[in-house]
Amino acid sequence: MTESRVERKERTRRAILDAALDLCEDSTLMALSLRQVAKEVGVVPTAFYRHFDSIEQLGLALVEESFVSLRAMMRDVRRRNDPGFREVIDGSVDVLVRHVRLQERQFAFIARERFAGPPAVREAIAREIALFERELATDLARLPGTDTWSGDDLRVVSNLIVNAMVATVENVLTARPGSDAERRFADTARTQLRMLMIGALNWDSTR
Amino acid sequence: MTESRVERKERTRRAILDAALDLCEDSTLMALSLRQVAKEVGVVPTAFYRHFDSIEQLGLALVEESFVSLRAMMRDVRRRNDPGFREVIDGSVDVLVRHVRLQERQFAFIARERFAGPPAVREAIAREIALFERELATDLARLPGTDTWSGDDLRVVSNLIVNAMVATVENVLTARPGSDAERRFADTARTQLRMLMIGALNWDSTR
DNA sequence: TGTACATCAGTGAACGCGCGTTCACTGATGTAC
DNA sequence: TGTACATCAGTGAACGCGCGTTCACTGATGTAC
Repeated sequence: MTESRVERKERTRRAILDAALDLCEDSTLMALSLRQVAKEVGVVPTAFYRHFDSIEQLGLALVEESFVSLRAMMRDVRRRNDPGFREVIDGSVDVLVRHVRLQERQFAFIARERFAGPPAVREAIAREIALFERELATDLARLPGTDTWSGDDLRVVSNLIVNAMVATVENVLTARPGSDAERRFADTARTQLRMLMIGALNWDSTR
Repeated sequence: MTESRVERKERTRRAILDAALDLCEDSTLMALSLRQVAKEVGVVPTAFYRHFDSIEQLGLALVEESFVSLRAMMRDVRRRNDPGFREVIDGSVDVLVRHVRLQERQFAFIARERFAGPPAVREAIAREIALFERELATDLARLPGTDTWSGDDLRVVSNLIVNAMVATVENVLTARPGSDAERRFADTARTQLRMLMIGALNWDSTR
């Protein structure tokens, strides 16, 4: 059975996205050339334009794709949503580390482009992380003991948690899969999230 | 009075470092060309080699320079070292925000190159941040109420605080100087550090 | 089912441009006597 | 103080190379009849 024209096009598009992820692995989108990507895919440079207007547009596609997987992760965490904080934290760190390993190249891409990418890409990433924080705030509000927090407290705590998670992702990316270093980073993250929740639950919003 | 040869050379070197900071402001070291830098400085491209072997070496010089200013900041914080946590936190956030504003280009450079720079530059930055964390751990150990913490607790808390500070720097860099947004980021940082210390001081290392 | 035409992913030549690096050089500053 | 020589920051031409983008094209797939 032969592929349809639409299927072929989609396959080339995927190959371009994959090649871009590989090629800017230890560089950045802004130092990536359309010709390198085309060469890696095994296609003539001009064929690139059949799929993306520019490297920047390709970057935006990669950002969206990466965060789709992050949102899937969030759904996983919610499904395992046992009552206690300890279980939620352990589950979250577990799923986070596993997901980073599954989508290593995408997470590394996001870490790199978050501050060094083209402006449009940086803004897209900032928007996705802000969305992630709001979703976390919604979930936190449902947990026991958080009902005395102000909207601001909720925002501040979510921000702190997401920062700790981002730092954990960055750390895990520097460790070899299944290494002691990876386990230590996960342990650190669990401890930090617990400390952080203890602090937040003992926090008096009115000073 | 005329400049000596040594003074002239130093002046050109400074001009090269400044030009590099300006030129990769919304790009990155890896997309910066030696020719752009030379042009900005007003010097022929080959003159670059009288000062640096490569753009990467220039990057390492910028990293060192940026962290010299960070260490100066740490000394400032220690000098204002009033007893209570609240004073230390308020003072730290205050000094941090002020210093980011004074050395805006350097901090933005570090944020960008931390994950997107050439490997040697990334490693240099990671080393400096790790040093920063160890210095913080030493200072924390001197504060009241931290004497029951294990060495690991100290490390974990320092890491969490430094992460929050890094995130604050990144936020402040996106705000206009003296803007409401800047003040809100500073407020958030203060609240987060207080929550975090409440959590850490109520932490039982033995579970 | 067969034919004639349309679509469009991928081709390949060509362009002008900025790149890093080499090399032999210049001429002001510095130094030894 | 004056002279002769050494140093070395910066010059300028030249090189081969990869870049993004343009353009007219090809030929397999898809569609209308």
